[in-house]
Amino acid sequence: MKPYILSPNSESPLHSTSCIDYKGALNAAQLEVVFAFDGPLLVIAGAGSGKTQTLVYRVARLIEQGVHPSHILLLTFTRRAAQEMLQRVGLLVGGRSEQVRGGTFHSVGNILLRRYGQAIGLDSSFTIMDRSDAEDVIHLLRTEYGLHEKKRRVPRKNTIAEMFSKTVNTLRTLDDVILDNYAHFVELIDDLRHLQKAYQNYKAKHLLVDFDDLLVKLDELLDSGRELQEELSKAFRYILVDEYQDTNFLQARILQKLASAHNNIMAVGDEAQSIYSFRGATFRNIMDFPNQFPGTHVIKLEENYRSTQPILNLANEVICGAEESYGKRLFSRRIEGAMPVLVRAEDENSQSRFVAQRIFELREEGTALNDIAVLVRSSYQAFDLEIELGKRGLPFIKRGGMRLMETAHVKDLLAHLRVVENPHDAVSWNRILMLIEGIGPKKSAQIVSQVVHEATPGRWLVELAQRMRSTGLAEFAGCMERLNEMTASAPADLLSLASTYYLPILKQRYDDYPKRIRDLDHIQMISMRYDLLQVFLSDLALDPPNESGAESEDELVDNERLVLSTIHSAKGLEWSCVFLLWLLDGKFPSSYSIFSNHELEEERRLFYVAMTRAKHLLYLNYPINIYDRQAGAVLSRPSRFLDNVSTTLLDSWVVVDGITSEHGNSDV
DNA sequence: GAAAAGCGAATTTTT
DNA sequence: TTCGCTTTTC
Repeated sequence: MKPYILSPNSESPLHSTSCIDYKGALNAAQLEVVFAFDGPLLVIAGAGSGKTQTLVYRVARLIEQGVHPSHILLLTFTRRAAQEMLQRVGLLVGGRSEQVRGGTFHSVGNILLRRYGQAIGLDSSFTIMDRSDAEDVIHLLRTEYGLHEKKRRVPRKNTIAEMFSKTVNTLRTLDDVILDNYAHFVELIDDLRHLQKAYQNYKAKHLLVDFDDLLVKLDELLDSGRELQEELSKAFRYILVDEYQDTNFLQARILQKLASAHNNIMAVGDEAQSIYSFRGATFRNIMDFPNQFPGTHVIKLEENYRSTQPILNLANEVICGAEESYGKRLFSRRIEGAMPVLVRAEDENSQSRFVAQRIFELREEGTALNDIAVLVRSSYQAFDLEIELGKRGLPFIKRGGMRLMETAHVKDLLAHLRVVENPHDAVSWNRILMLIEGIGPKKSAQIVSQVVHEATPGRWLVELAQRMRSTGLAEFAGCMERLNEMTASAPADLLSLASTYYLPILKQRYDDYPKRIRDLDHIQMISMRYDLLQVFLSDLALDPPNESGAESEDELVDNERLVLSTIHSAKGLEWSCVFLLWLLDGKFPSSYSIFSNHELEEERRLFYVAMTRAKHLLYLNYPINIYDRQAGAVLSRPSRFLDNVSTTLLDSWVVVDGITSEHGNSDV
């Protein structure tokens, strides 16, 4: 086996023979990262500073140096990011890149737990629950526990799920979380503690694992024995973590354990772009990294290759109001460029018309639609624009917001496969049974409690249906029996069988069924890529397709489309021209956040992320005279983040609506 | 007693 | 457009 270690004594890498042109592709700071020696390394990478490029070359360099690709672990925020990076590594070092381990913390958790889970008593056939499954379980348990009868004011199921998730991701007790973040529910603390226990028991009993469990149990696994921790740590001799500012305490702890045998850990991130604290992420991780990993070498990447200087000036100005940072200031060699523009519109629709019109003009001028994006704080803020774009025939794709995997019809269909894979999966049984005419919560609970223990659920259900004289149940039982007979078949075949059964129910339940059927067809398409049901289901949970069937990539692959996205989903991406909507104080920052300093800080960072997506043109739009129920007032002021920004950094336009709905702009 | 239908309210961001 | 609660129906 070849040596792994890049020793300080080895020949200077820049002079060694190499097929890769590092010097032509990277600047000095980036080269320093790529050729850094072993040990902890923290890269503070400003927006657009070529962070991905640097990571790609670092991985390529490690491989070229003789590190076996399978000993490299690349942790990213989404699985897609990992795939894209490894593809680029492939261009440099060829097929070897395929052996690099890559993915999210959750997907790594999934894989390791399937393989080594027995060590902590976890059966490898567990089913991964997404957030809405978790909420279903909580709803079930809450009703069973009778919380509603005991108390007047009861938190909603998604609030409860949020509390539970926060305890896990911030490594705090439920009591602390409630006291700090949900003080108004303090009187329910005993009930909630009880509910949390019940939730954990329920999951254990039915072989269910939620997103948080993938991390918790991975952490547990790493603690289960010294040999195992060492084995796993040695399996990943080089660990690279992207988007480190959006990891949480639990993930940091996992990393320490994974790196324990070698300390070869490299984290890349930007504290100014930390925008996932609602998920338990904290930029404290990136600030404290040098303390957690003594001897850390810190390298900053400050040169921006994306945006023009006028855009960076505005972004720098906004972010320097932040409280704590590594104090970097982005600069670009593209000094020239259009000023960012603050655009005021009379109302929401006027804002939409301006944006649609401007996009139209940009296209006429030769900008590709692919190179334009409209970003919003929350996905519903784009609804009006979607209609406007539709009217004008401008094709777009929407990212973020309503997720395909969480739509009722997709969950319904997949539930049928989930019980085939894991007959203990009580949430899915419940979901399926409730679809049947004449079966409600009570009957369903009764059936579920028995069916999970049956060796041949299909057979058992057939008999039950006869006893109950339920034709609906009989039909389902027949379907189930056939599914049970063909468990070894391809996921696509199982899915078509389940669809045949489910489609009549879908048509009966939803008036808009044609649209929903297209979604199901899309899932069917995806299923054809898989041989194993378990892998198919896990992948759908961990890496959900975010496009509905109507807009699936395969059909429109060569069509140019504009991107409509939430800022969160735009992370890491870039466009020539970016429109930001609803830059109205009370919407951005949202009026929910203005009472808490750290939430306000997060909104500021979010704004920063949004602005730094733009390469050449940046439009900041806001409508006026908007009534906001939350604030109980009419909003008309631009975002407070622009309050102290010098007028020399920003042009101002006012949209004037004519009767013909043409826009006119004039300087203010 | 349980299921289905009906009505009013609220609505961030996502692995 | 879904969620939670109430009323009506079986």
